[in-house]
Amino acid sequence: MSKATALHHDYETLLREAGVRITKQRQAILKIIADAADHPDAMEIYNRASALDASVSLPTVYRTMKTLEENGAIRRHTFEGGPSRFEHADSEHHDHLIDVDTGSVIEFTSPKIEALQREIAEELGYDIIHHRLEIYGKRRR
Amino acid sequence: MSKATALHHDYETLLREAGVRITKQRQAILKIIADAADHPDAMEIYNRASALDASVSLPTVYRTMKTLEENGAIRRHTFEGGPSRFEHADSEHHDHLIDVDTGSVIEFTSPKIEALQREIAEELGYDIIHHRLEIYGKRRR
DNA sequence: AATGCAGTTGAAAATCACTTGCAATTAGTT
DNA sequence: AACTAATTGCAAGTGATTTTCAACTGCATT
Repeated sequence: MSKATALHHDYETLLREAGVRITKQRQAILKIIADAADHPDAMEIYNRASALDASVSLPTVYRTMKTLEENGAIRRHTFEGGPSRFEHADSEHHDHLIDVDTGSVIEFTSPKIEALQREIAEELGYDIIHHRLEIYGKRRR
Repeated sequence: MSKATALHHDYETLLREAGVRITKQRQAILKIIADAADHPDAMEIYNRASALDASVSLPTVYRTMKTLEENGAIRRHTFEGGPSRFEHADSEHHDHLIDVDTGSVIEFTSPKIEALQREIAEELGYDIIHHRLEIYGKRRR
């Protein structure tokens, strides 16, 4: 009994339960998202999904990303300069280290930093809605 | 002998020394930037500078921002959704708390968070080029 | 002060990342 | 199978920013 990944990413069921119709275009996009181990942008998702179903269009990718985001299934990130990039939302919160040379993204978490942020917001009289911490770095050699 | 602000923001001299010509359009833009206590975007800078010199155009605002950024005089921030916003680069590094209701920006620093970030990058084998930490919050009432 | 010319300008067009309008199509109920 | 509202692709529209290009202008040099 294999268990390739810890999570199933059953976006189809999730969307269906939210009253969203599962079209063949969305099936292709959903599969790409579910299988993605990286943080692809819309164009990249469009390219990958087109290979599964040539009828997928870029507007549909954007519309599907929006729907998934509204249903809490994915998270959107806008790193410096570039277009929005997406990732599953089911993992616990984490921040990102972006390799400025390759654009690849490494995830990390720091409970200490999280706690310090809450302290800071507290002192300034604010409730945190969300935050983003991005470290842009170069691999040491 | 008055000393209104701690820093002079003498962008004109800085640019001149970098071999950049000081046109009347740039003088107007530079004055707006030097006097700005907030984080205006290009359109806002254009509006303010137009009052000083009607011949300033939006492309020139963008070109001047780019030149200032390349010379390390200003910093560009792209907060969620909105356009780039600019601020002087001479102050010490700080992070931002953005009021999601008003769009206003509060600056803060946390040496502890900075230190933790260095530790994290270190562990991952990276040298930090720069980073950004933004907290999006609502004022507590 | 006049000259020369590379740097700079504004206007218009181009680009980039999305978003929207709309007529045709289709998923999913009845 | 019939129905109908959700969804689609295409084309056009946005908003932010950049580029093209011919005209103009700092400013170093006569």
